Amino acid sequence: MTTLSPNGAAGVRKVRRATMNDVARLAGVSIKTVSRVVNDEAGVHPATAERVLAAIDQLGFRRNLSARNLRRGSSTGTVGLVLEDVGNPFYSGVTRAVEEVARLRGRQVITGSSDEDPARERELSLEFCSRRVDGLLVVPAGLQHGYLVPEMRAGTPVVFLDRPAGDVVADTVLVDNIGGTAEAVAHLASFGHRRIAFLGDAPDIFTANERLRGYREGCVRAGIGYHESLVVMGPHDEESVRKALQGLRNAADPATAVVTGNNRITVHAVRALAGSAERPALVGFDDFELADLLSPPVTVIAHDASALGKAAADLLFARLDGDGSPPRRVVLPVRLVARGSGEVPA
Amino acid sequence: MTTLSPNGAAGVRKVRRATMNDVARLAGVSIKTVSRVVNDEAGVHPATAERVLAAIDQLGFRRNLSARNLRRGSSTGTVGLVLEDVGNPFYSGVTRAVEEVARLRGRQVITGSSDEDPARERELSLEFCSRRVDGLLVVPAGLQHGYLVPEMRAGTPVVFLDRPAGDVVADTVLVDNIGGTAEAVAHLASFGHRRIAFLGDAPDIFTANERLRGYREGCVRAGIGYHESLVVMGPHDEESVRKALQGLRNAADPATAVVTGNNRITVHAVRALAGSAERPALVGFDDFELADLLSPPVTVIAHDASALGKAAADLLFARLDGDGSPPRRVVLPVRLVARGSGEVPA
DNA sequence: CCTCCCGTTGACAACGCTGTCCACGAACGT
DNA sequence: ACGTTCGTGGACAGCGTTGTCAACGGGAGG
Repeated sequence: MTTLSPNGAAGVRKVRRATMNDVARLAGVSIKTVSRVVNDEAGVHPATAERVLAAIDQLGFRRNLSARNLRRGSSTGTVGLVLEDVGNPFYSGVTRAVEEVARLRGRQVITGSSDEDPARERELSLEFCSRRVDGLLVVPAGLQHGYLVPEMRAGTPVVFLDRPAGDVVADTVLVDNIGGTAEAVAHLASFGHRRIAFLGDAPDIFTANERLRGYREGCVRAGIGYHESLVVMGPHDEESVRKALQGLRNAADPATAVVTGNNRITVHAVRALAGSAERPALVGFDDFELADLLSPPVTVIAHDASALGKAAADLLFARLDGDGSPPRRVVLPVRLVARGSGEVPA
Repeated sequence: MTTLSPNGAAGVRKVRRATMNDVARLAGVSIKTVSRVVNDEAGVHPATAERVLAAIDQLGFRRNLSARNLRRGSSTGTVGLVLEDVGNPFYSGVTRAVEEVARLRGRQVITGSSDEDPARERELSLEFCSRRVDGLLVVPAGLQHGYLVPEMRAGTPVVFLDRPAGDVVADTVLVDNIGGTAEAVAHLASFGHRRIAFLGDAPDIFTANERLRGYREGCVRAGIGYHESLVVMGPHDEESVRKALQGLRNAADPATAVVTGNNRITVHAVRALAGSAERPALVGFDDFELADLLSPPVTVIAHDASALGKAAADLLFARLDGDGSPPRRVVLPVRLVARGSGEVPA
């Protein structure tokens, strides 16, 4: 059991970190030989290597990657991931998948949450570039990404995920927002619903807007028409979702079904509707844990956070491996998982 | 709309990143002056600064933080966070909280998931140290942390969270595992339950073991005694949890109530019990989203992932600010949130 | 008119590491 | 005996940045 002063200062004095020089001196060899040992280079006598390793151990030496990367000029072994909020299960799934791919490629992941703030997204991205990440994965919060052009030109590949970049043509991985929402509407319409509402996030968010388009297309295709009055965009906390639902249900010609635009809104809606009789049918975009165990179980448009993260990371690493083909746009499929809440009597 | 070859190579040739030298040459000043401008140092003529900024913009210069950190020898502006799995909502909550504190202190967070593998935990931690993170937050996967002693001695503060370190005395932030589980048992006993089972994670995981101890204490204190046959440790996937529950319910003297040891197990248990008649009462350790909307709503021992992350990060930054007091062990309180599943008829 | 000082700028070294190139001694072939 | 090769080790430069210190020019003060 080892005890030492908690901020690392052993006893009184702050110990300077050992460098290769210190190791070399202790082992009685040159610094280059230490470097050879540390990097498993050939051409070091076993006995010498032994002495060096002992010195390394004794001094607690650990090579400084900043210096190494600077000198070698190559990879820093990191990729940056800018997303909206790691706390959101959807994005934490993405993070995990990216981490996994990065691990296989021997890279570390640096993450940052933009909180849907374009300035913060920019700040994080550029900070990561200053750290010379090998590549950047960005869930755009804003619509302008020209600031990334110098970085991309300088050789930092960038892949946008979940949403496209505003004013840059670059690799992008999306999910089929339009198709998914349209399918949700079709599903509800097939059970006879004709007053189907849409409850989406702020319309300046790409996915929210796309899903609204999908909703609209779905309505038109189902022959039930598109009614402005059945759309509410923007609510994102429990209270506002509750109010929006109230409005939709108390209207003269009330909605009999609701499509919600993302996992947060769906959960808030489920909570708002809990316990009330005569609940409208519900289909939510994004799957979420326990959706199958609620009563009624919630029908959703499911798509895989892991798949999104993996696809984006794979694309990024392909670029790092030298893939110079034109920018790609990957659209991942979604699938409707019918669980019951989308069929409630019309 | 800007288009360029996706891996950054504009056109044909790979462009070298601009350095301060390039900027200096273009602006017709010395490199030191560029450094002054970039660092907002006083004593640069406005007109000169203007020229420099224009050059920076034209070249898309972004200073190399590796070089900066190397030269300054001080902070790299990063903290490392090693946890079990960012994909687990509990840990993603922790991550978010740490990120938040770090943001306020102008630091970036590097994360890595150990997957409960001690070797991976060690690998990640040391990798982070090589990157010269300013501090390290670790959710221990293993029991041996001597490998961190040189790092701590070299001045890298380390804070363990959720679980204590094995063989190092260091700052630690825990939740009240024992008290919480004991309270769960007391709660169940107060409704008349006398055959209360415990379903926990692998016993070599600290929290699992602590919670088992709490369960035992709770049983003894409630006067219902501790029965080995009512304890199952280890199941962590849906199938094994289902089997364990079956065993407990089909026994000669079946369990009428179950305490589950963490959020994953609780969710698996809820799923396993869904739809079956004569469900045992249930109290789960860890709160989870939608627990209140299940039927019956699930009673839990709640503790805040954010609070845990924040407390640990606060402690770490205090150390970074020079706090040299003896290692602290913080135990965060838990609270029983009664929702109904803990009262089902005995 | 000369000195002094201040505002502005630059030359230079060094952070810790690795790539290049060379030196040394031993073992080999002729 | 000699040159040659191989195995081993070291000297040195330089990655991009910043801290130190000094130089330069012009205005104020004597």
